[in-house]
Amino acid sequence: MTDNYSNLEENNVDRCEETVTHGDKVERAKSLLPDDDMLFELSEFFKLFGDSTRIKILETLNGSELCVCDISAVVGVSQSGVSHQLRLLRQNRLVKTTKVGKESYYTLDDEHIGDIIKIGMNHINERRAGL
Amino acid sequence: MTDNYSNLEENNVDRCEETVTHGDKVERAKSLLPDDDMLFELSEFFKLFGDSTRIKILETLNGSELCVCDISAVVGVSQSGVSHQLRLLRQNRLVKTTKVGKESYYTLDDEHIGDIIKIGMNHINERRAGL
DNA sequence: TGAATATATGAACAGTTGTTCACATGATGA
DNA sequence: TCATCATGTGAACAACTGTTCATATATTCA
Repeated sequence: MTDNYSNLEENNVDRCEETVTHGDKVERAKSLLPDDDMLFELSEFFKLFGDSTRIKILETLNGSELCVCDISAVVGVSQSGVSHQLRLLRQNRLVKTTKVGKESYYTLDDEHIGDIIKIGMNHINERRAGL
Repeated sequence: MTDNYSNLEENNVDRCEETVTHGDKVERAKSLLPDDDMLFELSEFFKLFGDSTRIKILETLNGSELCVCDISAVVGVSQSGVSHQLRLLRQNRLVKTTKVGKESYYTLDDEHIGDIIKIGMNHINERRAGL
């Protein structure tokens, strides 16, 4: 990522391209920003909540321990589809699994997940109320 | 969405398809699940956090008020690209804008956003520590 | 052992999404 | 008014993603 804006020098003209309108604010904002790795991982993390099948699975497991077949029944998605999504959630440590016989029981693997979904619901309820 | 599982009757066989392994657990989990509209809106909401450009924008605006050009400089994405993403965020009430002359100044429009991102960072830091 | 069952997974495909390019709009100031 | 500038947006395209289908793996039980 090349930085076209670092060479500000003293000519802080009021132009947007090549130089910057508010160089000091930009520099300050940049310095406050988490590093690129963190930002990337954050977006990957939230991506997991950004699909209605997965969020159904997460909400379903928030309070219940269920096998794949039951999850499939609850969220109304094929066993295969659920299994693919569970793999994603597993790989990202959002859920964990315990094998009992033929069945795999899934639970949440993170105490933050319920919190995050709750805040999201608050946002949506407030937005609904504000209309 | 047709429900293949509601017709449980008394034949609660231990089979996954057509009937359900643990019908009572499934019914309970279903009843605890928020309605489909809420789940859909939740996933749409979190989708906004699931892109590294947008999360950079949100984190940038978390504490600063900046014009489009400056945001573009901070996050390292073209003005047009930023503008498209800002529209999405605006339409979903995550940011709001104030016009001053030619410039549009953006700020966060929701006190939950910082909280959500903070929890996400906690998750990632803990996951990093746990490796 | 062999049939039945639960889960996992690779490949393929359709639908979605982020970026870029070109241009429109609207404001400023000479 | 005209040139310049900041921002907004439609169209197009490449890359990504979620689902389905077919099949593999692994466990149970007769």
